[in-house]
Amino acid sequence: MTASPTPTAALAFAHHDHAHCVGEVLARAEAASLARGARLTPVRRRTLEILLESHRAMGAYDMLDRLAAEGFGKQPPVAYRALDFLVEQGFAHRINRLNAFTACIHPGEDHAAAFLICRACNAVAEAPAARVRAALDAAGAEIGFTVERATVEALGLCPTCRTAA
Amino acid sequence: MTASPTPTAALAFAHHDHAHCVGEVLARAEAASLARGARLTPVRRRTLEILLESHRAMGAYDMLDRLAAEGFGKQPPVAYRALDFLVEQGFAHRINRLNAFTACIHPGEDHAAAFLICRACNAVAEAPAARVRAALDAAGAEIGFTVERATVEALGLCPTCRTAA
DNA sequence: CAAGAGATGTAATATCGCAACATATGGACT
DNA sequence: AGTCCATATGTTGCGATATTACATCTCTTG
Repeated sequence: MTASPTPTAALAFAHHDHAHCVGEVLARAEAASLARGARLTPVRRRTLEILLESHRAMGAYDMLDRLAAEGFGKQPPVAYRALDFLVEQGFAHRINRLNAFTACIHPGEDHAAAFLICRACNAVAEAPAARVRAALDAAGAEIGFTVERATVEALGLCPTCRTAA
Repeated sequence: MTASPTPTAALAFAHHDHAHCVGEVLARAEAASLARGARLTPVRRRTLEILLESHRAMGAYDMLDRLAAEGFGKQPPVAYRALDFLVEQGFAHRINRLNAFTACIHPGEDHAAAFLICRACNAVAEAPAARVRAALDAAGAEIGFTVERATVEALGLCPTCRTAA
């Protein structure tokens, strides 16, 4: 199984300015790294860039192929380390259900995200999830559990595939 | 990495009647299978029983070891098929973050569940998540996405580990 | 410049999960 | 009963995913 969706699968269902995603988000990541003292090194930066350009969920090994083709290391840890860094910094998300990663659309912000995965076309959208997170915090609080990080992934039908069916 | 938590990791943080979990839940699963025309065969039944007895998240290969030791098949599909059946029927849940499975505490009911995973002791609790689910449905609806199944997994600190720290 | 921390690269291997196929089991129907 | 069919079980073998361990390099700091 290849973790990444079909090549035509768009990340978000709604239209948006793609150049904005790549340029602006990259700039923000750079600023945030600087501010935090984190090092956005060439591999890491390029990894984020590829994630942003591809604009869909990518498996670690897909990323590794891309990186290797550009002269970076050829072994799995190269991709995993770069991706882990991006996730730690909040520049990317890991989607467990797909064993894949996506760039974060709004790094540095609020940062409770939910992923909506279309089971028909594999497209993945990142939805704001402040309310979902609040409900989860409340559910945890009831039994004394402190929620630190949450993974929220929904499987269903995107607008396009829904009307098609 | 072994997917299963430490042996001492309890499934739920709150106390509860363990015999109840095993006996009653198993009986319910049996009734539900009968009603639905699903076949709770020996491997499947035993798999659920082991899940209930162990009372924590178990990896598929851990389950395979148990099953093989009891005379069932020794190959991975044996465990995966039984576990998949249980998940399909709503008798168990898959926890993606841990590559593991747990028995469902209240099969047949409402059935929107969230998992609270303690990052210190690896204990896993299943929390009712009707509200979380409602918020997620709403977030999806805003962009026309229909949520069918949701995976909600929170990482944090359980009451015990929290006070210990 | 020397020392230490962190980043990168590689090899080897562990772990997870599935497709494909053969065989057995249990009903439904003559 | 006997035949047929759907479903379940068991096996081989493989592919995909992920990590550990270790060597090397590169910054940064004193």
